[in-house]
Amino acid sequence: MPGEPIYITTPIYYVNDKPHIGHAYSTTVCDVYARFMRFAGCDVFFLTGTDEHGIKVEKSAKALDITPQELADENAKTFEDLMSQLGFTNDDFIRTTQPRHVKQVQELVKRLIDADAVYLGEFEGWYDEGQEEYYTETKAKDNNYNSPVNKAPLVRAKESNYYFRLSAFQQPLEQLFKDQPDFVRPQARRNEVLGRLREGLLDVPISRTNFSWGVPMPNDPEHIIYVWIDALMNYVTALGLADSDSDEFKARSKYWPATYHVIGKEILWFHAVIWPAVLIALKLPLPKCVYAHSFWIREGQKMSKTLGNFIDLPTMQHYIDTYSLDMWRYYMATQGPLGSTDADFSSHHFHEIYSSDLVNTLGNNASRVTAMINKYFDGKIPSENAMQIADHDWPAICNDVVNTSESAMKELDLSGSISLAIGLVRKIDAFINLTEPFKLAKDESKADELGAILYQCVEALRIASLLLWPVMPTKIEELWRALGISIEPNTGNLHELAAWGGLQLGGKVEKIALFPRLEAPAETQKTSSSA
RNA sequence: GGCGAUGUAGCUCAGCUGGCCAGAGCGAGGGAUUCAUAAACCCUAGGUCGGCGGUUCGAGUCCGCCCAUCGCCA
Repeated sequence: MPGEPIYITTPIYYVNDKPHIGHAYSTTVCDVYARFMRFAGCDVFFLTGTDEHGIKVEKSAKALDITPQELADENAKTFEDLMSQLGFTNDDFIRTTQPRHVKQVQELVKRLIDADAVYLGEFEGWYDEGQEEYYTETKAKDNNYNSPVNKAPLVRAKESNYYFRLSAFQQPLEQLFKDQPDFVRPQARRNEVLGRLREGLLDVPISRTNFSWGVPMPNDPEHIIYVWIDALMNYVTALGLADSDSDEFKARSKYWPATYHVIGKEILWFHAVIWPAVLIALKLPLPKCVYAHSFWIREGQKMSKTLGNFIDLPTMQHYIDTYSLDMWRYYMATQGPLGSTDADFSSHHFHEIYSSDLVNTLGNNASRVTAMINKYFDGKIPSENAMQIADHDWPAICNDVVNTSESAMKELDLSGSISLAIGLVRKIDAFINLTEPFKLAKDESKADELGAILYQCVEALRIASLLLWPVMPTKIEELWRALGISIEPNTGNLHELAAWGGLQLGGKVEKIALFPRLEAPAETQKTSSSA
């Protein structure tokens, strides 16, 4: 029986860019959350996809002498490959060139026109063709009338555009931020939006006439809908919200409004202000939270085209091949920039986290527990003998960890949730050090106590593993096999499984080494971004 | 130039409304031990809590100024 509907989205990725760690990160955050919530019995819909329109794609295609659609097809493929390479469990992959999307964008824009939220206006200003945006006179002047991004000269352009009446939504937006203090997270990002909101809102153009690769305005096909409006709408078109006859609407409309829109901080304004205003105009419910994460930097430096130091697909693959996909995910989830400051990706730090958390803690604990059961009980799970050892109320301890870890995950505090689970493993280690089962094993009269201790260790380890599955599914499933249990997380039975006593007397346990110890990386590791 | 922030042990950071608040984790050094993947465990950081000046009986913890870093905006 499916539970509470949950809808989490990544940004849709622009096909003019090459996939890199930023795309992988946003998607990993969503994937860990989605897996956890499904396991916890929620009815999760997890969406990602590609943004394929706009003048940049049109130009790139022209330079390659192919059609924009061909370019989009080719590059969308690389993003879809990324999704499968990293084992993501997205429920759909939306592409803005798909008919289902185009059709609904036109319908939604039509509704905006009908609601008088969109009008035809005229604009003249300094236009940056690379960025597809106009600059104010002062900003243009500050940059000597060149693009601050690619230094190309700005163009004096005049066009009649359709405008979205953003200025009319000042009050409703202020109300939104008051009523839903968690609408934008983290807090620092919310403050930025509030600051800009105080400066007042101007209407924004939503159409262009200087290119053709996009969705035409329904009432005026000479005008192409601005790529950002087109892109934002993916979150509802994937659910069929603007096509109530569609199968998608029937199956998916229950997921709206979104639980989380996970985005990067560079697109905060569109998601925190323009998007809710559009939704208000459309009389659609508003998302619960726009979560804007920060960026990865690399070895202390920003990643940039000029430095050519992006963590690209080959570099990511190098780490995955060396340390396992699960470690990659663990690093993303526990060390990533979910907060308001950027996070550093360094090969040294990556190795340290691998060694301290996975090899020395999780791997070693699984190893020592399974080894002792093999050595002292012939690999058969011993009886707990209804004994409580050293004042350790394991059922209560585990229950508390499960609850707090799940709460943290609901708040999208991935590292908090995961470190609680790892903390439980550390508690098992401490318990072993305290009770010294390896000494009791030398005294046959202590067999009952020894059995109780080892049962509690392996059972607590099993419960910790449930919480770690969303971030490290492959390794945890390997652990489950070694513990002789079979678990199907897609059945959403986390809470049943997390109850104390799941491991049965006499079950067969194999000794396991989950994470091999690895050599530290060379001093100045330069991975293969030049490849 | 305007508005947020941030600046605490090598690294990452906890420290709410001022008085055992000078801390945690990781790393590093040393020790003891073996159930375990040279792992877990124990001990070790004397750090001007960015700088200067104030308020106070008493300030990372409040106020002012300065310096540095960063974000958003213009």
